[in-house]
Amino acid sequence: MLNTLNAPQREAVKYLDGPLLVLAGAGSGKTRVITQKIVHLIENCGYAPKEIAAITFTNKAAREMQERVGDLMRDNVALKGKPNKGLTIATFHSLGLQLLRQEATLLGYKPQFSILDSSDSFKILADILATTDKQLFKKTQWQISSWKNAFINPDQAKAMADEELTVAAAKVYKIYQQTLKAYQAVDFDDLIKLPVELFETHREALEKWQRKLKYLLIDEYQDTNACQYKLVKMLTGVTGQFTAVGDDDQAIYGWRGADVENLHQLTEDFSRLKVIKLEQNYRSTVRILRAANQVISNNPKLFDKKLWSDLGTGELLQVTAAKDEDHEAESVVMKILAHKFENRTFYKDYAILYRGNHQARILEQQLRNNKIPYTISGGQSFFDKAEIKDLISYLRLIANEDDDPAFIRAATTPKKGIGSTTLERLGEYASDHKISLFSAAFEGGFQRDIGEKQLNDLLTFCQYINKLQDRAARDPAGEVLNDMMAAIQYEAFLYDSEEPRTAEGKWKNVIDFIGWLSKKSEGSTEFGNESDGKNLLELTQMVSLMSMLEGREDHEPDAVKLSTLHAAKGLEFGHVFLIGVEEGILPHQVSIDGEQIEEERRLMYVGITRAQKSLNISWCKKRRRGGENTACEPSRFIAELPTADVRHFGNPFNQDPEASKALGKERMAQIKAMLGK
DNA sequence: GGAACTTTCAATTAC
DNA sequence: TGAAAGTTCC
Repeated sequence: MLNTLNAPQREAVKYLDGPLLVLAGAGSGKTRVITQKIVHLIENCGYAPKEIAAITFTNKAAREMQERVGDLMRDNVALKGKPNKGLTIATFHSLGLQLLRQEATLLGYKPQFSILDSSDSFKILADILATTDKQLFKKTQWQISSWKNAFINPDQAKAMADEELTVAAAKVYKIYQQTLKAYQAVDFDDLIKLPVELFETHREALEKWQRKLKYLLIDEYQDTNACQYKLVKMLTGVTGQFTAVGDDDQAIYGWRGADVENLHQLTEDFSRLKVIKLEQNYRSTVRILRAANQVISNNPKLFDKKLWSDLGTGELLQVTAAKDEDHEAESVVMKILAHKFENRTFYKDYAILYRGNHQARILEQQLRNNKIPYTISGGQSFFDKAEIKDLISYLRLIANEDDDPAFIRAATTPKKGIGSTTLERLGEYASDHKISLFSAAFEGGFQRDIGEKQLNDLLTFCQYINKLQDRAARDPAGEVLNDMMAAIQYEAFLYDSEEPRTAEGKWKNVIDFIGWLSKKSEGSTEFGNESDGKNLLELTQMVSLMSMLEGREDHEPDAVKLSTLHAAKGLEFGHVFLIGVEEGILPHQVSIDGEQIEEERRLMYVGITRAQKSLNISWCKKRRRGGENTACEPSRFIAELPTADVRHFGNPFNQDPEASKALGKERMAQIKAMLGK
């Protein structure tokens, strides 16, 4: 098995004498190192699968790793038939969840606590702040999140706050935490922060987990924030048995608290730290790699490393100046069609990458017009859909009836005679007596205050939830959920409030979701499936952490990939189109103003290094902005590309706009004619 | 006057 | 996609 690795990769897999940092450049096979190391630990080093945890940042990465470990173990004669049951391959957030679920009582939570998404916490903040200033909520939410990521509690925040806005935010932070506790709920950041808090205050819990997890592997280490680093440090304890894999040049999450310095910090905190560099790239052509290296060389270096490739020189990079964004989208789509036609490739060999989600819209249109299949990643697609959130609110309420945000949503969707007045009274009583909405409904003090019909409807709802709770503990998830959807007449509700076509689509989502949930709850006999046979309550918590439901499909469809640069990290494509490479977009204006060009440059680097065979970069000469057309400048990163490896199209310097326009038209006509044949 | 609807316009990045 | 502005109807 180890023979399929190159020398440094093999060294990284075999090294077990202490803490190890693997500096893995883009496309250098870091996932291979992690997966092979897991198998090596089990096969040759006497580790039991349940003593090993691999931590990633996205569900997608976790899933992929799981599959690859499963494949490796299946192929391995010595391990044949030995299931990797108990092996933890999870995101930071789901590991935190797992931990918290088991130790919740130590922190004063019940194990069925709820997980709030950012819109729930947004609403809570709106209540606390009692203004309508949206900007203020957003700022406060961001501030609280950064405090949590830096492991700063409300009192410390208060002590540190020096300006008016932060002082106010610190106060809100405290109330916010109390509210969450009352709801028996945690937010995303708490999933990391609370375990650290737990370990600081409960030594025995820490020791228990240190004994349980004997070897840790951490992926994308450059993306860890202070809190996550603390968690890793605590779990690995004094033995320092871990492998961290990262690349400082691909650190693109500084804005959510990630700190590249954590890479450097490792060398300080673990004096015995061994560092191995993976510098051979197995993905891109020499030209693409040279461009990537050249661009990133404009950033100060944390660790010196130079990627190289022996995959051949490859084609010139293309830089295209488009007239405007419509023209850009059209030209990208035409190029894909022509290229696919000429090279007999698949749609899935192409990716279009951009800085902001909104940039996808115009491309979607263009792709649809040309009947090209596409998939979009990035954004929070499936679980943010209203119909799914409706369903989840019921699930959350079944698991935890004190979850007030879920209560409000479930009680009012679909409408069941519980109106705003009833909820207001209920809310008043609940906050006066410091109990949840659900419990308040059963209190005599509240009941006396409200009309007979209103009370009746409210109690019918609450009792129905109680009934569901009973059934959830006994019956198969799919059955319970299907009965529930029938009982609340959700399908009819959709058709009442939507166009038939949208309603149909939404109902299908609901059916898909229930089907997926019940499959998960039954569990499968598949190798190393993290979600084997979970009950409905456990599933509910797990679901809150997922961002996408894709990947349940075994085969990726043959479709062009649209993705933000952030969401594209870790992926690779034969042919990449990088669009909107303009000053103000990449680098983004906010980053220019905040003088955070380096992270934007790394984003550019990530984009370039996604490409295997060809790379097309485009920018628009003008762009609609604020109703008016504004002139745009090509990104400074374009100037940083090695001139010998780049060919320019579209007369970027506007010397003769008419001529370039004619040329563009001619080329477009050629492509269209060719496709017509 | 205001609720309910349609249209327009702008847009960081995400677990 | 989602919020703000504009439009219609009671």
